[in-house]
Amino acid sequence: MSSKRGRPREYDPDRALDAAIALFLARGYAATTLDALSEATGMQRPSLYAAFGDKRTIFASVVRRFQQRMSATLEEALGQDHLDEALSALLVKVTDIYSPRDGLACGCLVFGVAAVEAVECEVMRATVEGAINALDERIRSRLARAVEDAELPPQCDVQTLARMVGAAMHSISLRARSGASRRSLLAFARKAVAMVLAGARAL
Amino acid sequence: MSSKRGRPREYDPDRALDAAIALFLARGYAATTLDALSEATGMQRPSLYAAFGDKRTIFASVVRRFQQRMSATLEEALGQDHLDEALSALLVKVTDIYSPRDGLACGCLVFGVAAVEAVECEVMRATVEGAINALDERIRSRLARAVEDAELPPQCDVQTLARMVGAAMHSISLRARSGASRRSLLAFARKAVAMVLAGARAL
DNA sequence: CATATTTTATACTGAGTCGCATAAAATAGT
DNA sequence: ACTATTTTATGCGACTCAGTATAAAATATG
Repeated sequence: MSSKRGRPREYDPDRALDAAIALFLARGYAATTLDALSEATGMQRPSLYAAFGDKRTIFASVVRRFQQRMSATLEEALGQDHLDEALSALLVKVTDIYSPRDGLACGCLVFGVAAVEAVECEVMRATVEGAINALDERIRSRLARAVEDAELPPQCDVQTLARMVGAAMHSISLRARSGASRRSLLAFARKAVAMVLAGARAL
Repeated sequence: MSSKRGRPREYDPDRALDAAIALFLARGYAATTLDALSEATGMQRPSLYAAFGDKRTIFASVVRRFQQRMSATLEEALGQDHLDEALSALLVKVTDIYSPRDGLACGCLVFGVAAVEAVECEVMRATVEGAINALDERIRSRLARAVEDAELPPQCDVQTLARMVGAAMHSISLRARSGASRRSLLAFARKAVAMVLAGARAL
């Protein structure tokens, strides 16, 4: 029904993109060859091209899928009732995603890999900028709700607080790429939340 | 005296490395070709090879030079008498280095460029890990001095505080790569210092 | 001036890499 | 069974890149 006629495709587009995420995470954009993508996804190069376009477009699709996953995680975590639970859930879940999973593949695809291309590629620059700002803004709005809920004092600087939480996530991504263990990253994540909250309530 | 005999070299090794820093910052490691390095440094490829070795070794030398500059900046800033001056000087100077300079070239070469290679290259992984930990530790020792100077309460968690300052630097590097202006980065840098200090004194 | 030494300049090679062209395979409709 | 359609499989051509061989240029020494 979905497929009209012709030879049925042997690959699952979403699975292929997931494999591509892992590969780009491990090697970066420029060092990832179409041959490697072909092997990792199980798709032949012409199938890759037909499904996703050229290398740039493939990477754009891969980044989009990665961002969708991160957005879902973000919304789920920040939906918690209490602020400390929400921020803790956010950093813990994100740390879990950034940490080494069965082998390699660590850090954030946007903050760690796409950011390298951002200087010379305007599209990537806008993508990274958008991701950073959207994350900041989403956290800020959650902090603003906490102010309304009287969990934070009204005069606290939710903008900067949100950016510090974002900074903690940027840092966790970087530390994950440098080989930090999930244990140590989780420990830092929890302490970072506690410290930001302490700073917010101190004013 | 320094050069025995033979044709005198027409390039300055340090100037060449500086040009290479700018190029690697703009394009990343993998996308930087020896031709581009040759043009940027004014050295022919065989001269590059004779002076610094192959591409990997060139990059290692470039990273070393970048790190020396960052270390000098770090020591200079943290030498300030008062903690708030020291941390402010640190983040402001680092932000200045990370910000776009006449054209492109932004962010930290280690946190932004070398980190991409870290997952698959053990040498780079160790380099990035070492840079992150050395930075954290240097800030931590400065915070410990501040505790001795009674600028901070004795029970505060200097380890985590130091990592948050490091996180702010990681974030500034990333935001610089995504196109953030020097003005906005400096504003964030100052607020981040104020927030960390507020959190430290809150306990 | 002749020779040894060091650097610069040119050009080559061998190994990838990307994108696509072409052919084969597999399925739906008639 | 035959045709149309979609995907897979193989391979090619143009190009780029890294590293190096070879020749030319420039300087010190004797």
